[in-house]
Amino acid sequence: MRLTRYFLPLLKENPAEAQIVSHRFMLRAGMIKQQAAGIYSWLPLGWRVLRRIEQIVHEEQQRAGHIPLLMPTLQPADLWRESGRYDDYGQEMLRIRDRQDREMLYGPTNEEMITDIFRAHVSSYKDLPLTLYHIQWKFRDEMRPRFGVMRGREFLMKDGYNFDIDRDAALHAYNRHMVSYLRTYERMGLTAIPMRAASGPIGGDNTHEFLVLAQTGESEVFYDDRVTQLKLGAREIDYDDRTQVAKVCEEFTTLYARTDETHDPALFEQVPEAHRRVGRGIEVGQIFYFGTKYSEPMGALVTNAEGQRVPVHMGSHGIGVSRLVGAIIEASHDEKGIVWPEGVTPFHAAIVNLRQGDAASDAACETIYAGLRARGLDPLYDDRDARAGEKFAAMDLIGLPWRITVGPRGLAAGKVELTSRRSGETEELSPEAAIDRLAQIYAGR
RNA sequence: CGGGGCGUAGCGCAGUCUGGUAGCGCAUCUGCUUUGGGAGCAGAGGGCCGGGAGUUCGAAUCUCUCCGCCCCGACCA
Repeated sequence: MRLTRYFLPLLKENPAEAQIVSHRFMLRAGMIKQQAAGIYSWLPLGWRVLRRIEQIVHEEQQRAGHIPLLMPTLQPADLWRESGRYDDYGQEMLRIRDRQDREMLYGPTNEEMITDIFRAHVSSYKDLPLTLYHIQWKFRDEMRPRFGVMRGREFLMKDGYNFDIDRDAALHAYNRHMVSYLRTYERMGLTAIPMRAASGPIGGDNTHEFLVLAQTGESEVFYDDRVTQLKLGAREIDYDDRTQVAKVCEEFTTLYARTDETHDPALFEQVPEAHRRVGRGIEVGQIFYFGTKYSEPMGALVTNAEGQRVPVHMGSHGIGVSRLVGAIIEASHDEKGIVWPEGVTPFHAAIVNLRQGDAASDAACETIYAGLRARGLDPLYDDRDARAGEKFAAMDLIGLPWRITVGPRGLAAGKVELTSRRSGETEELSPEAAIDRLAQIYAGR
């Protein structure tokens, strides 16, 4: 993309309403525009990041064997009366009437609807296990939205629902989700720690939240700092292998890690003092096993091998897709702006032409631009007729992980510069070598 | 929902107390000069001062009333 043909409305000054880093940078980098309290337009740059996160979530869900579909944002109230949650949910649920005066709601979650789909079409244990998920906009009418997309009212969320014949099978689904989530967050460059959590309005007795450590987090967290060293890495996971999946979960959930809701000071005391940490975290996902809480009242029954009709065992699992955009920024930025991890960056690299209009500089930039695209990369070429400082500041703000700087000075020696946004380190290379290096960096991503 | 604050140009703000017909910086546009970390000079455009109703000869400014937004708290992915 050429910057002169793009839409990237940068702000030099901090908008007054933004209090935390991610909100400030998202506004300044032209990623979002607020349209009402807790409701945002996603401008092109923000939209790109959102899409990349969404894509990673899709890939990892499908790798785990989960099946995508799409349910609507608006739901009939009657469905929620069946589970009893129409009254339980309270003012946080946005209620709407259509022109026929039918009661509707803008979905805050989809347990009822997915159960309705399930009961209409599945009646035998032979169709299990089944996990369906979607990525859809949700609405929760928070009393006080804040922190930009971190706590908006409208938000994009992946929510998935597993259906299993019994508790053991459903607990495997729970574990499978935990592992797939760990891999999802790692691909985004995040360390998200699974912590034993309280269940809230979803219900259920088994639940973990995934927390990204950040000072601006909404939850106080207590943990053994050795959990932050755990990595899934490149290991092969067979998501159907109950033993292997359970082992991975054990590995990640044995060390002490809890939010204030479930914190147990006596247990925490047993963590060696040198490893004991208290901090704050941003919740970026949660998984639940809740058994037959919805299937029983809503009549989601299957016939088991013994010929009996039994309520299906369920769990649900969510990843806050739009919230992750903010969380990643909270976890990865400096005073100049955002520092995108390679996995979610809106563009793979910036090309900064220091002397727009200079024949040699223009030609070198065009070569690099075409070369990167030929390698399947998506560069942002700053082809504005602007000064060096302005271009550097803009690219630092929007946080692309790599920058190729092209100017007459370097070109006299046949070199351009490749700079890491994260470390600031610069390497002088020929244009061809710079293209190769970036292709290597992104190989397999 | 309790407490506090704010709404004036695209963004950040002054002007409001003490009424006299709107200003600064950045951004934008034009020209010239500059050109490796947010340039300089000269000029230009852009506002029903959140909406409505009052008071007044006269309202951004005073009064009433809506609306919107932000912060702290309680709540929440």
